[in-house]
Amino acid sequence: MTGQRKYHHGNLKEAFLEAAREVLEADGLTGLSLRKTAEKIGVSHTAPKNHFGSMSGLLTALVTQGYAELAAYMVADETVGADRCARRETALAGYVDFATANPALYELMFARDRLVNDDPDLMREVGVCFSILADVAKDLGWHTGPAEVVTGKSQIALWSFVHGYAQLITAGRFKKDNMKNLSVLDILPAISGEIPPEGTQ
Amino acid sequence: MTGQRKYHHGNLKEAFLEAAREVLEADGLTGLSLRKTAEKIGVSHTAPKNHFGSMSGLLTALVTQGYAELAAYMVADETVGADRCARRETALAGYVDFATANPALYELMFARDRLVNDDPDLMREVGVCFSILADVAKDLGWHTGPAEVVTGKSQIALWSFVHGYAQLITAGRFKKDNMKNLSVLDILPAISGEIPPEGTQ
DNA sequence: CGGATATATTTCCACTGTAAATATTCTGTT
DNA sequence: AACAGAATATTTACAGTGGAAATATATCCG
Repeated sequence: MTGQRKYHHGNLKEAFLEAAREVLEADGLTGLSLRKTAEKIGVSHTAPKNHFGSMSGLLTALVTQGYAELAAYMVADETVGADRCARRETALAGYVDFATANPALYELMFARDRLVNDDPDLMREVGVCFSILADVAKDLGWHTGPAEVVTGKSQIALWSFVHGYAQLITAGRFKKDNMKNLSVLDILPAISGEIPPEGTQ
Repeated sequence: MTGQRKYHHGNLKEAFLEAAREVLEADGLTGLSLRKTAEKIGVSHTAPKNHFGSMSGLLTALVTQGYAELAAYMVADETVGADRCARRETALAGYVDFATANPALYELMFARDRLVNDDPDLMREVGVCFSILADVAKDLGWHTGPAEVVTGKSQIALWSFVHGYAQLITAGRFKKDNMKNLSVLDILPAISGEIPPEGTQ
């Protein structure tokens, strides 16, 4: 029986991350604490220090996990072999879906002063997400000038747009009556100047 | 001499807001505390309770002030009588200027779970900012469908874009070498599909 | 002048993250 | 099998936090 409480937890790091994630989405970033999380899995409140160093380390680990999941949302399994249109829609809609499904975590992912910003794992996962968006920007054909410069421009523009949309949605800054049935894919043509490929409903 | 310490501060509310703002930008949101701010102006740490109620109230007051300043950045004095082109550029560039000049405050302005989101003053100032952006969206001519619906779409799209850009800049999510001399006005044509009116340099 | 109100202080409490010393278990070598 | 060292977890202590309640002081208005 593994139910017996052992001095060594076994996989405290993963268990702590999972518990912290639950507290985060349940009680918000304000309600997240080492002590509450530790008690949730029956462990002393200083136990996580071995695995995360400090609170910043725990938050950084949570956020790193978040970026990895965000990438997974943008590259859904069904769309690996699909055409560029479907891949693009999956990426953008997936981005917003992740943010709305994990509002507190998503907010934390951009709370710079609470994270270890030069953490290698974090930087890697951020890079993965940016690469995916770069591919989408390329598919959108946003280029009106010299190639290499404008590539950077359109990548930045696309990330700005989809991040801003996701954050303003989760922050509740859009009035509800403005938002009925308006997804990020409905907004896109208004800003990209193109008509969506087929009846996006 | 007003230098004499009096039991009643006189205008503690304004003084506290000013001091809190300084602590916020100096030490970040993490470093902001009632006690530190109170000590900065020689007042007990429970004094602000009369004026702000709680920490959330103080942060809400700071953020409300922030939205008012953001609006001022977007509507600079020199551009009241200017043409639509200049007004548009002032609004967008001003938005980003404000965010980069007050990164910690700007981040706090979208930290939903630390604010009193139904505060009337806050809601009013948010509305003012949204109205200004709505005017800019109208001037940009972003409309590809039925009028009233698309007006909402382009407003949302524009705010999403400029907010996302501002936040990603302040959060340090863009690599430095991607950003040399690229302002929001340089990015805009890549996403709006139009060419800037004159040499924006 | 004097009571009512607004404003600020003092004191206390529960809670937080972190550091240091200690205890327990695991791992690898002999 | 036994022991040393590393890894992991606990206990204890501490400075800091926001908030509540009782108290003190000043201002305002009759």
